[in-house]
Amino acid sequence: MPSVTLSDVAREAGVSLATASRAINGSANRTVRPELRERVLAAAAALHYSPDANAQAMARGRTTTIGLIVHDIADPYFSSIAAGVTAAAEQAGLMVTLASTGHDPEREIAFIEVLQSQRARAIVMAGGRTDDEAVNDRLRAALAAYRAGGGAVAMIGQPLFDVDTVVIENAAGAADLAGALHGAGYRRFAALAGPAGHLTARDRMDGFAAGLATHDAALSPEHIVRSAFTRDGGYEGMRQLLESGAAVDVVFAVNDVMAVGAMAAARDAGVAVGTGIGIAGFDDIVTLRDLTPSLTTVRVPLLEVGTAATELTLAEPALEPRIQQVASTVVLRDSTPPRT
Amino acid sequence: MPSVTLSDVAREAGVSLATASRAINGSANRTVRPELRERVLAAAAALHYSPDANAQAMARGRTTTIGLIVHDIADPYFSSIAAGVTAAAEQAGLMVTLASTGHDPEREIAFIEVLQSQRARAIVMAGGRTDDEAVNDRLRAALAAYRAGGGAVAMIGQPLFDVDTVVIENAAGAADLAGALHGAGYRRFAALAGPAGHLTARDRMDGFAAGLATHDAALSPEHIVRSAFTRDGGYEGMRQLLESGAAVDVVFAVNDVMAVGAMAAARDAGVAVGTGIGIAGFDDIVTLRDLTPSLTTVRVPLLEVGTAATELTLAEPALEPRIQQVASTVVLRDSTPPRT
DNA sequence: GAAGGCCGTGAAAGCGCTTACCCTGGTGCC
DNA sequence: GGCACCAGGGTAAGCGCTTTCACGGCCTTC
Repeated sequence: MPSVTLSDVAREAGVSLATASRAINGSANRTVRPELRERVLAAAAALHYSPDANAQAMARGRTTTIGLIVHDIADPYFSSIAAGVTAAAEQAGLMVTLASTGHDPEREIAFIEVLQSQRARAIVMAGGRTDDEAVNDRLRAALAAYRAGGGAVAMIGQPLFDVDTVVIENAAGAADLAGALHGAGYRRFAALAGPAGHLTARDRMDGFAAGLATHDAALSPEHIVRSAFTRDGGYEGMRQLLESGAAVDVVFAVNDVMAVGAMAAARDAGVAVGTGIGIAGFDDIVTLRDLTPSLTTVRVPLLEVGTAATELTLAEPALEPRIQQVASTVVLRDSTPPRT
Repeated sequence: MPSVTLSDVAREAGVSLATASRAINGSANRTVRPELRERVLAAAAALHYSPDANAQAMARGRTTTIGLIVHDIADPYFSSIAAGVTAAAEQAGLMVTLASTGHDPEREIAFIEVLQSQRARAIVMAGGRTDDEAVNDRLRAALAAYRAGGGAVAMIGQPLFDVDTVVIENAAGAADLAGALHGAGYRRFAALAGPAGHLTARDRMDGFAAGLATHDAALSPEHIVRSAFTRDGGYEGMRQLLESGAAVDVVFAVNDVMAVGAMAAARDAGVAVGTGIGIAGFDDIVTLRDLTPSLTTVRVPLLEVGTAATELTLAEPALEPRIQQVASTVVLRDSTPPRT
């Protein structure tokens, strides 16, 4: 790997190292005579010079990297956010380093430390937090250490830590959904609430219940079933619900993939989705828009969430942590037809 | 950002820089007395020392980064591959730098150059190539330059360049699918063939046609419609096909998302998918497994594809480019019920 | 016509590490 | 008891850049 260095270029062009550097990168308060610059650029091209980003980072004292930490990059929720982040990063001339933690908080912390070593300019963290205060504290500490080193952080989800956060309006969206379903004539509600400690799931549940309350409707506790935040969790939860024989018009699943599982469970149980029982989700995952019946859900503009978070980290640091709300909108579709 | 450096740690521990380094990273042929090592580690912990990865990269002459270039990270095809790559990378103690090019070859090339600057250990490139030899040449040149600098490259898709490649058995899988459909009683075939220059689409089409040929069936040219490699492309192609009034039993879409669009178009035209017309896709995208009717497709183990590609780049470099086949398997589902 | 600026260039000092290379004191062996 | 050896520690030379600083020429400016 006889990598060609800037000194090679300088020698080739017959100038000093300093001049070569200035010619290639342009310098703040030093200019290079055009003729010389040409010579340097020609030499660089001739030698196929490729600047060493590590060396530059080291000399300049800052990198061009931002980190993105997600639970599972294969999950369409996170991959949409990732698309937003990569787009915004490219816009800003940065590279993004991706970490997929598989929902393991320990790995989240480990990745924060690696990104700190990398001296990444910023970290964007997506994915619901839990209410386990022990790990939250360690995460907080890791983030604090990172920020102490001059790094910016933006979270996506709940404003749980003292950092800039893009907040998805989980509660408001779920409340709107409850209202819309009530308006469509639904009266007997059930919910697939996701796992107990999951904050996003909790927010959506709380919002849904609150939305029902404003319409004098209610969600009785025996109609709330807890299961994993996944497709299979949705399937299992729905199975239990149907098995219990609960009298229910419509089921709210706290995310789309759970709703998909629920739809499958209903079908397997011989219950028609839509006409027989309504099902609604949350997120409006793009690849899921062609389900039959099409799924009522709450749209979250995930791409914009990703870009917004990235831009937050790149903005001037503020004294107070910034909270950026992202509105979610109800999308009524065939899985919850109007009920007469 | 008064970042604490190794010298700070050394001073704090009362040892030399070299010893501190050896204590923290362990050295090849030097051991540090346990007592001293403890002292260094304690000092490091006390000062919240975080090694500078850039400096390490520079001193060691190699980084711990691998690059991943995909067309669109929000596409489930690529995000599944990305999941495989991140998993394999973490296994190997590497970080992955993600680039999403939006199908733009120019940006692919630009990203290769950036990754070369970063001195990334390896690059994994996923996504169908085109047959535009002008850009292919430039891409080849960029890759050659990168490899000349000691970088490893693995491609996912067609063995188009002289690099290690994980080849997805597009043709064989499509041929198997054709056979399976024929076996299920289908006789009149049509295909949504994707765009003209798209190699993956072409391979799948060729395989499908070849598979049909072995069964003395054929795909007449007027039953081949070309449209974008996307959901909307599938919709549009199917619309055209139905509008043409072609007498067809089953439609093969060259990927799952096109098949989804085709299903939607059929529904919108009042044609029942499955009983009325069969539809089959390719890829077996996970989030699409709960469509109704469930989609017949060819499963590609995308996660393994990602890990395999990563491992190829990390293996000892070979003289000859390695080709690793990944088998695809037909999955018959309800969208193509047996035809009597 | 001399003093002061300014501009373009080069020499050299780092940036934070790793790793030859060198040195010292202790051990084992004849 | 002397020698070779070795383990463990320190010194210092880079890695490939950026940037400060010093320097010389040339243009202004009284």
